[in-house]
Amino acid sequence: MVAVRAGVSAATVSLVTSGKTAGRVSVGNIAKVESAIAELGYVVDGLGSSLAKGRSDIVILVAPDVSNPFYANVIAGVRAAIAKDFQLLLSVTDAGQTPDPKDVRRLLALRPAGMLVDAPSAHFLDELRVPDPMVLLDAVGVVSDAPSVNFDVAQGARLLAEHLAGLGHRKVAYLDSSTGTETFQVRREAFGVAAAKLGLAVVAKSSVTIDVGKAAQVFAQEWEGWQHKGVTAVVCATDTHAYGVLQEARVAGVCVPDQLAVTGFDDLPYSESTNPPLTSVHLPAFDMGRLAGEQLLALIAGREPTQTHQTLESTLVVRGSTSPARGM
Amino acid sequence: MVAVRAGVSAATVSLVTSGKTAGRVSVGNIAKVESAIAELGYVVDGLGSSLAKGRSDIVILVAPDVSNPFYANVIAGVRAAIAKDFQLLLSVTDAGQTPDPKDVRRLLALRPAGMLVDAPSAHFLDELRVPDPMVLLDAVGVVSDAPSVNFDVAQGARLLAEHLAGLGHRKVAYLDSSTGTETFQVRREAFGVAAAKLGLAVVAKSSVTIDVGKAAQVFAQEWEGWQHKGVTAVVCATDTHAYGVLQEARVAGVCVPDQLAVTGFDDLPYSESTNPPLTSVHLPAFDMGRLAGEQLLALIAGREPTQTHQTLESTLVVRGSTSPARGM
DNA sequence: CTGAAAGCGCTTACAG
DNA sequence: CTGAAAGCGCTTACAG
Repeated sequence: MVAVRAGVSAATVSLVTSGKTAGRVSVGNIAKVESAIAELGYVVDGLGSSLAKGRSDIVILVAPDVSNPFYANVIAGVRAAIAKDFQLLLSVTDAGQTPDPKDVRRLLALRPAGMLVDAPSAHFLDELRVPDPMVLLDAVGVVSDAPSVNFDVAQGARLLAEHLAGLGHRKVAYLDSSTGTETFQVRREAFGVAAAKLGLAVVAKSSVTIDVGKAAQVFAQEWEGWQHKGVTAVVCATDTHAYGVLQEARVAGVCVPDQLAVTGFDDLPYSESTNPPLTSVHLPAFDMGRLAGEQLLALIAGREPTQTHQTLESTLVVRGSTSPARGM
Repeated sequence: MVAVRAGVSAATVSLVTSGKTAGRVSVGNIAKVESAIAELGYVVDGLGSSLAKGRSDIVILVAPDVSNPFYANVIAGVRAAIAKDFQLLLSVTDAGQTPDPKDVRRLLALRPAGMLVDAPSAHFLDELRVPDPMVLLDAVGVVSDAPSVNFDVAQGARLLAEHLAGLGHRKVAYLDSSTGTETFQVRREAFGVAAAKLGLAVVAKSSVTIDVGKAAQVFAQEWEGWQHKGVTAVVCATDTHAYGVLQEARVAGVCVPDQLAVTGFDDLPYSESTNPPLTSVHLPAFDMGRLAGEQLLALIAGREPTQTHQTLESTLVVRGSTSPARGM
């Protein structure tokens, strides 16, 4: 420990670097140690420190697809909460893959201070013996003792149904995501229930992976049939699906929103600048990240989390892709 | 060390877990240790191990914006190269920000086995006393002793100029990125030089940050002027810029590609499914990640890297957004 | 082939 | 307020 020479003692340095000087180190020594640190450009070795303390200052975030623009905001929120005290390690999987529990076990060997898991599968949580301080994000329908922060997507789905019904739509098609995640089931069912009450009928359903091109293909195939059924709006499970629909609608000469309304979920950054701009259910990704980060901080500090399960309201952002239906 | 009990010895276990049994441990003991490990579900503690060895098995990737879809492929490539031996830690910054050298120094305290830096600024590299095994990615125009893997963007720019000239275009506008990264300078200059030789004049230039909406605004403002100057093609520094142009062109009733050709750089995944699909210079992001990962592996192993500076060819992907210019 | 020992760089009770 | 000591979980020469 280099700072020893420059200063006076050995363990004292540790007290200083960890900020535990309160009534344990004299002001004179604090000053000496601090200037020595500055001169030598000393940085506490994370390895030795972590080993002694029994855990590192790393927080691991496991997410199904870090490259999805949606997660950028979640990550930013998490950082806002924890960056001061911890380092954020992203568990990177190949695009769209859920992480292998084996990989995560390797990560666990780093003795992370805590773990954040976004959109966990039940299988994933089973495999993993729940590591101690852990908070779940976007874990609708997952049973677990860990605290969680979720979106109230059902609320957004209801707002969407009201908006479309209010515009005079009577028959819609639902373009779902074919990935099995629970949240999509909730989106679909909540929309269906709310729509039924409002006299809005879901007369057609289709599903496809979260991919602009694939969604466009599905729309190209289905549109004629949907049209015959009197569909005046397409409700998409994600904005990405909606991009495909918007794109293909243009190719097919279908005018949005006059002839067809299109909506999404997620309110991705691109949705402001599609043509027309996309009406979408906004999910507060940044807040979700921040709250989950704060919960984790509380757990790490040994405090009980304020609320074990938090739900964030979703809102509807109305843009140009929806408008009064024909024949209203 | 739990496995001690179950097995026979203490240090022997270490030999087994690290695979250094060759002529040092009897087959019998290997078997005993292995079954003990299996029974106890033992995983080598990364902290203790790293401390003893002097470095961790973490590789840090520093990139300006992890959420950019372009990096998803770089990351995948890096993983493909190193995942077997190392864990990949992404240094996350707030979107678009270059990482703070102070943050990186904190990361360095983790004693990473190596470091990968994408699109480093000169300032960043100065601040940081170059950590030992380090490989640079996409570091055109940066002076450094560290090995690097780059794209030959100039090549792509030349192909682009040839393509446009071949289609009969004579006057183009160049929509540049206003972020200072060197690669954009190279793209612009290489295109300019090649274009000049082919009788293709860059009659207008504009620049804006990498943002669909902003690029759309710029196009909306400039288009009339460009049109007066006889512009029949817009060359964009990134696909993201081109998305904005495509979008706004549609709003303005400008027909792409008949009235106006549009091109990009990067060949992002979305570029296949824009309307029309975007002609773009393809940069092999996955390969860049993989090669950089392999170079780093070599450095870590103490081998000299095969080539200190590697350059990957870029290619031109021609799609629907370019076609013969009017009056050709 | 195998075990006892020292040491990686820190932190945290514990005496003084 | 301060220092000497033990220990975090591993690995790596070093004797046997």
